[in-house]
Amino acid sequence: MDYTRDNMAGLLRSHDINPTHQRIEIAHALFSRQEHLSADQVMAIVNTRHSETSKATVYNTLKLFLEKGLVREVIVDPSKVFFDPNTSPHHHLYEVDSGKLSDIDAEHVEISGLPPLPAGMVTEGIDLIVRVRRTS
Amino acid sequence: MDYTRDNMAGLLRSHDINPTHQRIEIAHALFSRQEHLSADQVMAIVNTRHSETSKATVYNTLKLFLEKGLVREVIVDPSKVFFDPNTSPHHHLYEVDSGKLSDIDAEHVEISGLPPLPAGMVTEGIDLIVRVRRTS
DNA sequence: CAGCAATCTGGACTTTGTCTAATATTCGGA
DNA sequence: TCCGAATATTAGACAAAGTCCAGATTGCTG
Repeated sequence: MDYTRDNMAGLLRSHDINPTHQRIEIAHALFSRQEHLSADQVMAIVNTRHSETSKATVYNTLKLFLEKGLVREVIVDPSKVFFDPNTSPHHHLYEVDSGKLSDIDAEHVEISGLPPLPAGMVTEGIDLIVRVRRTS
Repeated sequence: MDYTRDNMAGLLRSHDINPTHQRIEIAHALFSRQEHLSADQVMAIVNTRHSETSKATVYNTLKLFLEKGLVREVIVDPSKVFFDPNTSPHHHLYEVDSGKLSDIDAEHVEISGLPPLPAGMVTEGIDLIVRVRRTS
């Protein structure tokens, strides 16, 4: 699988998203890098040559991708949200100093002993974040 | 143990924090409630009668408490940070709709199979957040 | 009481994100 | 292809959380 803009259009359609020019660019930014990006970073990437996509559209689009399950939101930094093109179950490793965020495959990780949920509640997701720091 | 202002002064001293009037009030707000509070909420509580403590002081103080290990930071909501007076190991249950945050005792929870850390890294903490939603 | 360090303060500022009303684009049907 | 309706995009004003700074206060200590 490679992340051409054409393939992005297909990906968007398959998620019931109208593939406009801006949405394709934003999807391309996220998926071709396979990295966690903040809204700011997405905007910077998409507008490298000459400003093409507005701030409002970047935020709208990321929110749309989120609703449609195309990306996942990662909340680790109090000052900004990251968007993760990897939606398969996995956890995160966060380097506190540098702000670097990487994936931990969920395959071998097991979480046991969680108490039952309060009645009338469903789990929307379990976020496991390992915060690390460089030994100094 | 009860959370009189006098006891707060002792708590602060034992954590190497100079117990000023404002710091005692802020500690009292957090510890007498034993709840997760945002900076905003702390400010509202402390300034109920007549404004007594400035925004800058609330933020400075919470940051200081954090450094001295008196409280813990909980990052679950992209728009604000919560401060948790419970520093014993535990996890969190977050109700997405209402924003309600509660503790999950860590005693019976076990997390296994985490990969080894990258060289030169130490764990600063492991945050486990169960995001739940009301069935509708 | 004077001097000094630590603390507190208002308010300006920054950053992330939201909102709105006008404009532009896209899509499906004839 | 052309048209109208629905959908997207935009600039820029706005909001909220948090930071920063320089001056004022506090409270020691000699």
